[in-house]
Order: sequence, then C-alpha cells, then structure tokens
Amino acid sequence: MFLDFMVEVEGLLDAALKSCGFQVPEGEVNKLALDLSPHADLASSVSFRLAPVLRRSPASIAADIHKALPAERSYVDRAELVGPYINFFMNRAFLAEVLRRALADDCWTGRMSQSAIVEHTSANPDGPLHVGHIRNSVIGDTLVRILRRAGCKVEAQYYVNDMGRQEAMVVWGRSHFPMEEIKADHATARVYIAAHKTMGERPEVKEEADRIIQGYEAGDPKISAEIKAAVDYAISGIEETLFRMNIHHDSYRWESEFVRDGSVGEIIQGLEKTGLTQWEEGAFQLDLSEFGFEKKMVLRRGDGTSLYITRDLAYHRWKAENFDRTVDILGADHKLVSSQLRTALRLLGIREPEVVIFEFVSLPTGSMSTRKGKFISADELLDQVENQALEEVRLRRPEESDEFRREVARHVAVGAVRYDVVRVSADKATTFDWKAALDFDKLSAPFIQYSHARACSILRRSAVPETFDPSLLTAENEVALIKKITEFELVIDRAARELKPHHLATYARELAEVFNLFYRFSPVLDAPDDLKAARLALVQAARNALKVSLETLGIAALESM
RNA sequence: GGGCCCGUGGCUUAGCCAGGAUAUAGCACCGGGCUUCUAACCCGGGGGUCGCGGGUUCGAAUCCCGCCGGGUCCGCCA
Repeated sequence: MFLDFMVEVEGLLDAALKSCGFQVPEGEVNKLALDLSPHADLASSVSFRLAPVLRRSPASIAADIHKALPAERSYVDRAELVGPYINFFMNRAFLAEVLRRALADDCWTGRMSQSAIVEHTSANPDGPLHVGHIRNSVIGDTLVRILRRAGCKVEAQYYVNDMGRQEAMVVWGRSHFPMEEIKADHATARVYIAAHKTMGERPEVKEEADRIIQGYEAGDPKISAEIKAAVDYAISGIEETLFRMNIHHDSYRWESEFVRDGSVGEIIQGLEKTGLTQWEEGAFQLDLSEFGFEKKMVLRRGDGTSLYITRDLAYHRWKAENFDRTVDILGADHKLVSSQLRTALRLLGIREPEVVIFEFVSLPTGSMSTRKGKFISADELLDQVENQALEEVRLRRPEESDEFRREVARHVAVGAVRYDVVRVSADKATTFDWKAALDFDKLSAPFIQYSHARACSILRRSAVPETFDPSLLTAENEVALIKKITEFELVIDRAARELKPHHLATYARELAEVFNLFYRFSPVLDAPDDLKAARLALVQAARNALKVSLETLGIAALESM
C-alpha cells in the first residue's frame, strides 16, 4: 500500500514540476528527493535540487511547486509547505484501505516476479557450524524470505565443497581415527582436527591427502564413495543445526558435479580464448593484472586437478543460465576471490552475481578456526541461549506447563539468536560475547514476539467484527500504528533490492514499539462498542504485520509466551 | 607494503550507496507507572566535537582527499 501512496505523490510532484516548467537535473536516483521524515508521511526537498538551476531561493521554488500541485487526489490528504520542504500526508481513505488490506491473512505479496538463487551457508563439511557460519546462514535465510515476500521465486542452495583438501583430510581422518558417538558434524570435526595435527607432525600425510584429491578428481569409485559418505555424514549434522534455527535449503549442489559434467573444462577453454592464459611454473594461469589483480589466477594444477575457483566459475555460469538473479552470501575473507571471480565471469560474458559480504565474527581471543578446533559451535550457543530462555519463561509464566515453557524457550532462543545476528549491518565486524548473547534485556526478538503475543491475547478474547468504522481511529498512536503497518511494503521492497536484511530487523522493532504504545494508551476490550470494533480491527492488522515481519525474519510468531 | 571494510553518548547500534528540517534505538544510570486487554511493557530525565584534519556545497554523520585506530585478504587452501 505504501508504494501506492508514494506513486501518487510522485505523480503530483511530476505534474506540478511540469506545469511550472521546472526540470530536475538528470542522473539522480531519487530525483524528486522524496524521503520518509518525522515531519511528514513523505517529504520532498526537491526545491534544493532546483535552486542552482533556477537561481532562486529553495523556499520560493517550493512555494511555486506547492501551488501547482494538482487538486485531484485519492490517497494524499494535504501537502504542507514548510519553508523549502513540501510535506505530504496520507488521507483517511488511504489509512482505511491499509487497514482493510492488512486484515487479510494473505496480505503483503510483493510485486517482484524474477527468479533468484540464493547461495548461503555452504560451510565446508568438515565440522559443525560455528557462530561465524551462522551469520552467513541467518543473513542468507532472511534474504531468501525477504525476496520471497517481495514476490521473487527463490531457490535457497547449499554449495557443497566436496573436492577441497579439507574434505580429503576428513576422509583421511575418518580412516585413521575412531569416529566418536556424538553429533555427526562434531564427530567429523574431531577427526579433521586430529588429521590436521598429525599432518603437522608427519608431512607424508599431505601426500596421502593429495592422492585422495587426485583419485576423486579422476573418479576413483572407492575414494568417491568415501568422500560421499564423509560429506553426507557431516552435512546431516549441519542440517540438524540449520533446521533447529528454522533455516532451510531447497537444494544442494556439489562442486564435483561441475568437474564431472565437463563444465569446468569448458570454462577453462573459454578463458583460454581471452589470450590471457599461460602455463607458468607448472600450472595453468590467468593473468588479470590489467584488471588490477596482482596475483595470477591458477585455473589448473600441474597434476591436472581443478581448483575451487574454476569450479566456482562453472557453478556461477549454471546459476546465471537458470535464474534471473544470483545472490551469494560470503564472508569477508572471500572478498578478493569473489571480485576475481566476477572479473573472470565478465571475460566469459557471464552475468555476475550480487555478492553480499559480511564481516567477521571473532572470539575475544581471536578469529575462529575449525581446523584448529578454535570455535564456538552454533549448537552450543543455541543450547545455552535456550537454557537461559527457559529460566526467563519459568520466572514469567510459573502457572504454565513444562511443555509450554520448553516450547516457548525454544522459539525465543532461536528468535534471539537470529535477531541478534540480523539486526547488525553485514559490514560490521563483531566479537562474540557470551554475556551479551545471554542477556535477554538486550535482545530485541522477545520484545517483538511479546508484542505479537499481546495482540493475540486481545484477539483471543474478542473476534474482529464484520463491520467497523476505521474513521474512529483518530488517536495519535492509532494513526501512527496504521502508518507503520503500511511501511512494511516499503521496507521489504528496499531490503529485497539492496539485499540488506537488517532494514527489516529495524522495522520489526519499530513496529513493535508503535504497537506497544497503542496497547498502552488505547484500551480495546473496554472501549465503547463502535470504537472497540475499530480497534479490534487495528489489533488484527497489527498482529498480521507483526506476524509477517517475524516470519520473514524466520522467527516464530508465538501466540502466547 | 597494497586492496577492501569499519570507527556515531560508558557499551552495542540505525541512518551513509541516492547530502537537507530537533542524529536512531537498546543496555547501563536517575526518577515515575501493575485492583485495568500478558510489566519480556510504558512514561520522563541526564549523557553525542557522528575517529582526526582539510575540501566540495546554500547545507556534510552522509560526497572527495589525507591521516590515525581496528578488522580482513594478498596459497597450485576453500
């Protein structure tokens, strides 16, 4: 709905500018200088853009535009002239329409229709997800949800690195150390760490790992079976953790597929045609120095085996051929490689991916490493947060059953962890802190879930009547709530275009805040009948908005907590 | 050394890409509010040279340049 209001405002401004004979300089993205503002529902500072062109004061230009705004409007109530600013406000008809639409269960289906593939998590199958990986998973899964909400047809995919040295080390470890009877991904990490330690003491292990890599590349059936077993086993544990966090992949794609089907070979041939390749120091290399890359990109090892980067090029060709948008979620350590990858794709005439880079999560003691066994696993984090949440529920809902409390604690914990990750902009490096992770006063997810539960509590007591009069909702907090509800559409649109899930996190918190104000100042059940009906409708609309916001964040919208 | 990212009240953080009207929110601190739809809530208060220095502009947290501090990458690893 918000976008309808915005479109109308744009139309009014365009018409006014035209009738005044004003022309905004080209090249501006937001040429009408429209923005949300504390002073209006939508404010334009376009007069400032025109001032240098017209050599007049912004205020007098704004006055002219304001005077020329067409009178015919459906959603715009008034446009106020405040100095150089033109402030637009929504009318009652618009607010009533927002309310009407927000009452439907299936409200907020977006207008985008492209297909998209979002690759996220893609952690090496050599151990459990740790608190760094889940930043990838949470950002990725939230983007999947946002894009779907915006209307895109999205496939969430896990790219399985089965050909790397790390997997060869896992296979070697599995055959030299006993697998412990613990969760599959954790058991895998134990032998992987042990294999690495052994390699440090006995260099010949590296050669044995090389033989595994070569055998796999050549399609040796025994080695292939071993790798498949090792990967499947580790992934089964990783999946369990992801499932617990309400994160799902639609498909898995193994990097070896691109070697087997010949596409890696085709990619290398394609790059050969650029004339930038050569055999050097026993490896086939691509010179990207003219694009500012110091180091050459090795396309094939001397022994003929392929490398991650070439398999990734083939993978991206496949993505570009099968989807309208390609989205990659990558840690900051992949920045250089991914820009090399994009350069190579450009050379091949393949559409480049949209890459979402997130900065590192480190421990107070330094960066994490699966190989060195230096990490805090996602499982451990979830267990601790869930225990803490259970304590909180026990205190607040002593009358409820143990089963209820466990269920609430589970969803509160997942919500807290997910929200805590997604609320921070991806390009902020963070340091993991147990104290902060377990401090429920600091976590905003329960706050939002609680607002939703409050709305549900009202609706449990009284149903929304068939008819109601939305014009009775005139209190400041009621109007503010309706306006906040309609902003959802704008937030999703922006988050989907910019691939910034934290916008939604901020919005959800603001929505809960505005709802809590309404809850505090506008009694629903005790209001006179007419007003009660209208307020019940508003509660239902707010509940839907909170629900859809939470669900798009992958957080359970609890009806009671 | 070079590339990229970050630097906003004591702590965490939004806004920066598309410069505009009193800079966002939480935690912590001070003071209030539960016989009233769940107080995991609400209200009020104090606290900010938006890292530093230049520049562009009518106007800079936002754009440009330089510096300082932190992170990260610069493997025939992934």
